[in-house]
Amino acid sequence: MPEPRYQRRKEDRPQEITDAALAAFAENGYAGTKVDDVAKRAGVSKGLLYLYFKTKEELFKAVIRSFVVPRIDALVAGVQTTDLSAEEILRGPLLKLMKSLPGSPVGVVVRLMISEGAKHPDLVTYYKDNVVSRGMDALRTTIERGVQNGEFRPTVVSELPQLLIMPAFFSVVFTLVFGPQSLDTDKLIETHIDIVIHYLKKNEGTAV
Amino acid sequence: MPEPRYQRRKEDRPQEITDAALAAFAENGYAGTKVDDVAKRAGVSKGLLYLYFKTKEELFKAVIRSFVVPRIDALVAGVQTTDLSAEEILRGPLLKLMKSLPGSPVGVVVRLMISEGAKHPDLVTYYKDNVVSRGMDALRTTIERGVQNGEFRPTVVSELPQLLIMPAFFSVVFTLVFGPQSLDTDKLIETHIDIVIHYLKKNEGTAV
Amino acid sequence: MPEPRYQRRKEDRPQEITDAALAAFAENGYAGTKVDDVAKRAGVSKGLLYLYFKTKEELFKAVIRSFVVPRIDALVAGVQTTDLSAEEILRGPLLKLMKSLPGSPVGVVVRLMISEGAKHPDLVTYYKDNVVSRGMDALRTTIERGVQNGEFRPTVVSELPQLLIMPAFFSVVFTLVFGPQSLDTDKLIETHIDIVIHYLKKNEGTAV
Amino acid sequence: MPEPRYQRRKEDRPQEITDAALAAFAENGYAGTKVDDVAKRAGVSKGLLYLYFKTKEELFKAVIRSFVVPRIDALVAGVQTTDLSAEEILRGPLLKLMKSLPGSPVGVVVRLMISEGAKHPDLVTYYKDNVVSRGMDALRTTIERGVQNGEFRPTVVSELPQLLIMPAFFSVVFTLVFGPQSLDTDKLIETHIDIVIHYLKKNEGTAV
DNA sequence: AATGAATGAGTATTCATTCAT
DNA sequence: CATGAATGAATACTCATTCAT
Repeated sequence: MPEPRYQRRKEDRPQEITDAALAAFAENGYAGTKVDDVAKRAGVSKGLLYLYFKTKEELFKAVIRSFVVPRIDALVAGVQTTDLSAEEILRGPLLKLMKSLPGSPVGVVVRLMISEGAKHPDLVTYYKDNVVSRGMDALRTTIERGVQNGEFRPTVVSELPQLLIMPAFFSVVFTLVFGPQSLDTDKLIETHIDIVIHYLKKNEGTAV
Repeated sequence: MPEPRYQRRKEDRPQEITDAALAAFAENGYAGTKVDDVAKRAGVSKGLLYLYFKTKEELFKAVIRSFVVPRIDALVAGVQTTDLSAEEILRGPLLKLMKSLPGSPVGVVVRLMISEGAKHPDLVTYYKDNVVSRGMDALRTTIERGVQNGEFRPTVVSELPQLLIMPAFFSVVFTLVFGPQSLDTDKLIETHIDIVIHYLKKNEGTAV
Repeated sequence: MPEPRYQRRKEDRPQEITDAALAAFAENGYAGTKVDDVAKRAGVSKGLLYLYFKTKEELFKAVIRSFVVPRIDALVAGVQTTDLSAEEILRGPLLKLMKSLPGSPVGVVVRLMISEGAKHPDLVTYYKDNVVSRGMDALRTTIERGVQNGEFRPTVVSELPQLLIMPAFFSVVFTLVFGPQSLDTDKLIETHIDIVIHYLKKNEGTAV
Repeated sequence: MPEPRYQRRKEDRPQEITDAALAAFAENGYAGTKVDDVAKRAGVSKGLLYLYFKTKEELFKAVIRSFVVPRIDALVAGVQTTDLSAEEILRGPLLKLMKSLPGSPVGVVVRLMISEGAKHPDLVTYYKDNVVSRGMDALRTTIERGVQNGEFRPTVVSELPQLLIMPAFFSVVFTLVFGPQSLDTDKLIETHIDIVIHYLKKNEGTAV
């Protein structure tokens, strides 16, 4: 009787299943994904999958949650603990983060939110509270810190932190729909950050 | 008075059906929309719908096409025939167009492209060729015209006309997902246009 | 206003339609044939077709009837009026008739009777009474005439005239299913007739 | 006592389903048979049926195959292993086999091949290769064996083994269409075999 | 815990038939 | 007579979910 090479540990199961589900959703969307297929990808029987997630919708929600929250946590923590100047944050870690989004699993989650959001209001609420709000807060905090220490002049941008991540969002979706070659996303994001910083710093040094 | 079971109105049928289909797709997405429901909304029998559109997919494509192309035509024509300055175009008609998008049927089409695009490559190609390319060309033309007559300095923006419409796109999707109250889309769009124009005109007059 | 080259005459319509129907049934069978298609082949609108034949089934029955009865009439008349000997009939007109069946419209009708008969008992009865019975009678008459004038010895064949046309029937169906090249139908039919005549004439000339 | 909603019996399922399908096809033909009905007859849900047979057509083909091949195998084996004389084979096992066909499931299969063959060319090919060819070979072998050991004289029948089974085929179809009472199939088949054997043995003992 | 056989409600599509014109 | 737009019942097939083992 051959014993399994690696005894699967129960604790990893949910994670393995949501990973498989994300991959499946990425390829076929929510409606287009069969629970059977997710189970097969996860190397698990359908019955077991239903032991962990009571419905397909529940699985969907778990996927959404498990993929975005950690990233947002990292972003918020990073902004709070850094000793970089505001501009350095924007041109450094934020720029890097934004460039990494197109083509990443985040893109998949974004697409799912767009296409399925209307049917899952509680998920939208969750996403708004735990992702969008916290992300926007982190951005707003950064900008206001810049204003307070004289890097930036006061502008309406403080109230519209969306302005900063727009190109990342745009790139994510554009890449998703039209393919990776269809847009130079790095350049778009860099240029946009540059433009906004110019605006935030305007008249700097215009003397007199 | 029983309503007539048969009513002839051949000419308008396709339009009536695509209108109904857009509404249905808006509410439920592609997969979530039943052909039966579209027919009912259009006040037409399922059989007749199939007389005009051979499959649900065909109907879907017709919807996408019939709603976007006219708007792009108008945009392109507007840019070509106007005698406004480049900045006036950006702050006038373009701004107005962009503000009108969130909440309009275009939003629905955008969502459909995002969620269903992967499954309909020919539709993506069609959209890229007939909507994105032509729209981007119109924007690029406008910016370059501004550069040529001295309004704007030469910048990388000429190569990235996407920079201009990003906030409209962002607003459309944000509104779609999080609802109309979740973002001041007008302000976002205005501010962004303002920021970009500042960038395009930067050193104007700094001289001496 | 160009006038139609040939004014279609009303009287021919039913015939034109059953012709078209036979062709359609031949290609697709009964269930596989669309009324629309029959109408198109006949160069007639669907509505008009329904003016002549109240249902698809009615059309089907008309087709069956219109194609077999004339041939049977000819066969019966031929047998009754001929002055050939019995053997001459078998080796002459009957052989010729049988050879002509495979590949002819009769084959189509036979297939339709086989596949659809169970669902149309009245048609089966009609066919039995008007085709099979009369055909068998003609054959029996021929054989018995041969017996009476000493050409043949009395055998059970008189009671089983089916024995004579079996190879034609077999050839019709075989050709229908396996294609025209799959069997030398002429040889099969000739040989069979030869065998039967040998049997009918057996001890002829065995002296004593 | 409510019956169990779930019953496991994996091994027999395909057989149970093809049996039910044969019965359904026998009654209503291919097009006239609803998959739902087959499932109900088999005491199985539609979904399970589709687990075993991907489409209705596939089920149809499985039915055809599973019912004819075993019989042909038996025929071929019988001919090869027997120590009967050729005539004894014809008058014994072959006669018996042929008499058993009218009214048996084989009749159903024959009808299905006739009515549906045109739409399933691969099935026709399969049938030709696995049923017709092998059956004809067995018959030819028998006749030639008879010729070789002096029972029969050499005739064209060796090349037309179809001559032998014709009456069985005819009886099958006739019974199918016109009902069991319409023809004395046993007598037809016996007489025909008799006639052919007479032909094969002619002149035997005609001495001089 | 784990499996996968079994279920059946749900849906796109077809096509005979009707009837306003 | 003639047309073909319009109807809707009928049906193959899918897939989330359940449960005997």
